[in-house]
Amino acid sequence: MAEKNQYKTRQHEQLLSYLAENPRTHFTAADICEHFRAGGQKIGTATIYRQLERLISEGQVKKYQLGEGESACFEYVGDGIQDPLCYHLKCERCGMLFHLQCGEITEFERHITEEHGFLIDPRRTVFYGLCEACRKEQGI
Amino acid sequence: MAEKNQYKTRQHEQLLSYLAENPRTHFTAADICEHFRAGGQKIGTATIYRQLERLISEGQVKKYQLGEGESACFEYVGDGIQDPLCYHLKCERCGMLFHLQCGEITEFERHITEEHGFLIDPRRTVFYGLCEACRKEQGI
DNA sequence: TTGCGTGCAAAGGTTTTGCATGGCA
DNA sequence: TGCCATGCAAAACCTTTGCACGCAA
Repeated sequence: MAEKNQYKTRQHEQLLSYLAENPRTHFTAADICEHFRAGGQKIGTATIYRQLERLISEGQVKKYQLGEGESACFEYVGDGIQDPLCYHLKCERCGMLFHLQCGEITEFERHITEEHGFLIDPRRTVFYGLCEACRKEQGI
Repeated sequence: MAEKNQYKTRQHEQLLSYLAENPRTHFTAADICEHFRAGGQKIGTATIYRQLERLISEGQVKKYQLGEGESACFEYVGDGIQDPLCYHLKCERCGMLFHLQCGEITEFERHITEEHGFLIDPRRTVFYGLCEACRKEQGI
């Protein structure tokens, strides 16, 4: 969104490339740090956070606060033109995260907006519950 | 849920009473600490957290992680028999929290369960977005 | 040269944990 | 007496910030 006087740096390029090569994938800041540290191209933690902040404000990356006590997750979404925003389902038992691409939810959003006056933001909304596999294991 | 060998202590009684007297109210751990500190009946921070953990596992209290960077909120829900479980709507702009009592959502839950295999847990699911007042102020 | 970006280390805030003591049953 | 609960302080954790230096333009 905002394009100021911003420099191209090794760190910026590498971070963006790494995220862009892994769309629909969630990374924590620690994940990213570790990736570059292991690859011998270390990027400082503060820089990771500052670059992520920049990419978020540009709209290229989304930030999700998924679980209590868990660190935030970052996901590359590019220009956001190709993919509609999707919701997340998080299994409370196994911790797995699912992407929900569903037409039905549009109807539900409209209902909430029109009847309850509330405009839902998919980027921060996470449905918690039990995934199919865990339900079967628990016989629910 | 789990009833082990647990003692009745001043701290346990006072914390439970305080929460039960304020149903449908969200407290942070710091709120609770401050309440008792100000009342001259101090309860240590660690004890607050440990008692909350106990009440949560008993099902008397729910924990919500509402905002990124914000501390967790705790809410008394009693035995959960009198009130149907409700969802929460949290406004990202003004921070206000709303309770959503809505029949439509039942339909949506069923869809998610049947078509996507995921069983939603209302107690931990929070919808983020913009409330009616904030939408009007922003002209959205 | 200008000023944004980087990295380190330190600070910030919330929650957890170790350990000795205290209190219920 | 036996065991759980408490409280303090320290640790753990994630994220932000201050500051001097580095580097893009």
